[in-house]
Amino acid sequence: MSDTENITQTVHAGFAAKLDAVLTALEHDGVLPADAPRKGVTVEPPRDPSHGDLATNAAMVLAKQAKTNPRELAGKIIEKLSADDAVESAEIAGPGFINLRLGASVWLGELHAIAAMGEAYGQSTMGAGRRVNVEYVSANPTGPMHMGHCRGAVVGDALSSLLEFSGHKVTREYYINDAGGQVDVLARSAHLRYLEALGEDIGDIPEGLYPGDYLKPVGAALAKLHGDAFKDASEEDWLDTFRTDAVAQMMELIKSDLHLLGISHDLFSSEAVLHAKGKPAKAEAWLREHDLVYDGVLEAPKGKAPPEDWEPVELPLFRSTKFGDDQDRPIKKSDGKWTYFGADLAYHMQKAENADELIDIWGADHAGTVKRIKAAVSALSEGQGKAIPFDVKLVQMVQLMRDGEPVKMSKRSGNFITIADMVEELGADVAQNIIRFTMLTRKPEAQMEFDFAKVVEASKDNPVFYVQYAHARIQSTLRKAAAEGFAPSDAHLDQLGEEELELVKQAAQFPRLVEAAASAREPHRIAFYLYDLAGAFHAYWNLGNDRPDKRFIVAQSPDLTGARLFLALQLGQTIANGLRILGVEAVQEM
RNA sequence: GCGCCCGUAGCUCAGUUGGAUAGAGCAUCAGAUUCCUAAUCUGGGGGCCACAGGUUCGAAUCCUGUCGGGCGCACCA
Repeated sequence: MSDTENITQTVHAGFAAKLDAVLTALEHDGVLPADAPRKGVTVEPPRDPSHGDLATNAAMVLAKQAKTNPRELAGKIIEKLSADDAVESAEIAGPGFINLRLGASVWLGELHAIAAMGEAYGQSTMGAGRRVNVEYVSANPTGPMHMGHCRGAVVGDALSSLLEFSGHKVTREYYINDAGGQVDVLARSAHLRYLEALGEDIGDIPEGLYPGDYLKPVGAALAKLHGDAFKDASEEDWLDTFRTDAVAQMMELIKSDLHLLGISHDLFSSEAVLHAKGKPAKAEAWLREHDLVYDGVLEAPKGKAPPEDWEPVELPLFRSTKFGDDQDRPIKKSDGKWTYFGADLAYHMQKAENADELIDIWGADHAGTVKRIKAAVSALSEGQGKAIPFDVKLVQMVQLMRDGEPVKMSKRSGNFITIADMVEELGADVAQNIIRFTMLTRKPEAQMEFDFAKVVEASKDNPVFYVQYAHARIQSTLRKAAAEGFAPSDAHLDQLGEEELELVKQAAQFPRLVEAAASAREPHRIAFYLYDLAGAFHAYWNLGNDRPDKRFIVAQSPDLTGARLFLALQLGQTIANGLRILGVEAVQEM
């Protein structure tokens, strides 16, 4: 096992270590001053492959410290680097880049590594088992999931997988906002549907209640459960029960919607339970102890005209300005109840109990509250004397388009496109793949358009099929080869030529790319990488159109065929591993 | 008025945490199918990286400002 690890390390991270050793040697030689800072020195594949396999900027970064010019220093570095067997050539380019070309054996070794590691290829220990809590979706439990929730759900889920793949211990958490006014509205809306189920004519749904038909089954279920016990009862008699029951059913609905996208959380945390356990009060006590909460008066809202009913009131305020917020924030309302922020603050303290690191995935419409919650976690870190890294990833809005026109969605009118609708429209078997890949082929912090026309009939132009097709082609080739009596074999890998090695080199980027994507918390990089890798594969495949000697199966050359099939197998494995992170199926045929 | 995000080809978007001549798909033009899946491939045209300064060996990337688009600016959730 450690052998294969060393092999994968060798190609990228491994060369960084080698360069480091060379620089240290140059320090001993007096070329570089002792302990010269090496910040900014990188070893990475150059953008333009014709420059070589790896490039380093070391000479340019360190020339000043060495009191020489970059190209001269580069010469000295190369002198030492060339001693390495794996280095086929090393040359100075441009202003002082050092371009390295590695021997074929290095890349063939990588192919062995993929084979040896299989599904684990690309995994890393970067996370060192750190416990990361990723909270995502957390949609209000008042209705089904709609397309507006989709992006955060997919990004959060893929990010979780990515972090797991990179050696973190991830908890996928959903915060159920079941304590605010909106769930009372839900309970009242459900009561109306309950009356309807009992045969009453309820007419139009009154303004301020949720009008959606999805509450009809809830009303029916409540009627079945309670009979007419609450038919003429006053609201205080049924509100608690109906709220609990309705929320429970909404959560079932939401879970099944999420399941359609292949998403399931490890932990559902209830705001109501948080309150029942007295967590906000404990948080307040702790914060007051640390002089982070005080009783004070809020300033009137600036900018636009202040609300007419605004008046100064003394409230318990959290000192979020101390941690970069624009204003201190109330944790309780004037009626003594907790604000949403007060509860959320306690909730983050709760999450931090069982995690080393917190990540929240929020919609852009919550951007305004990022500073205060970051302040809260900073305060917690400071108070506890241990840093709790905390990141809020804002996922920008998705503009749904149909026939070139924006689709308007309004929850209040009940006019919105649900995930379930979308899945039905796309087809249950492919919807998860299409939606996930589409959402992941752009960076989350930029607004995106989701065009139904393009995505629905996308069987041609959708990138997800392009990548899946590459995988399917590989599988079909392996099947066909098996039928003709050929099997993948690493016995004659030396027969692989330049074009094949190029494919290996691209696949070999995968571990490095996974780490980069994980540390940047950017799962979309995986999607783009897979697209490129698939493109390289398709291009290679088509060489076989004009040149039968470039096909995977060359009947008269069994050794070469075995080697090519081995290559195909490992490419397929790499694509499958990437798709697994994204939660997209690696299909066997199309 | 303030805060956050964004501005890259006609359109949709990448750009490896600051690297070399700025990339892909769609669209457009010209080609490839007696061949393991053409859901594929090859090539052409198309750019003031919104604009102006700054930082340095080097900027689409970092800083400041301007313009443009989005989201938000209760004791709501």
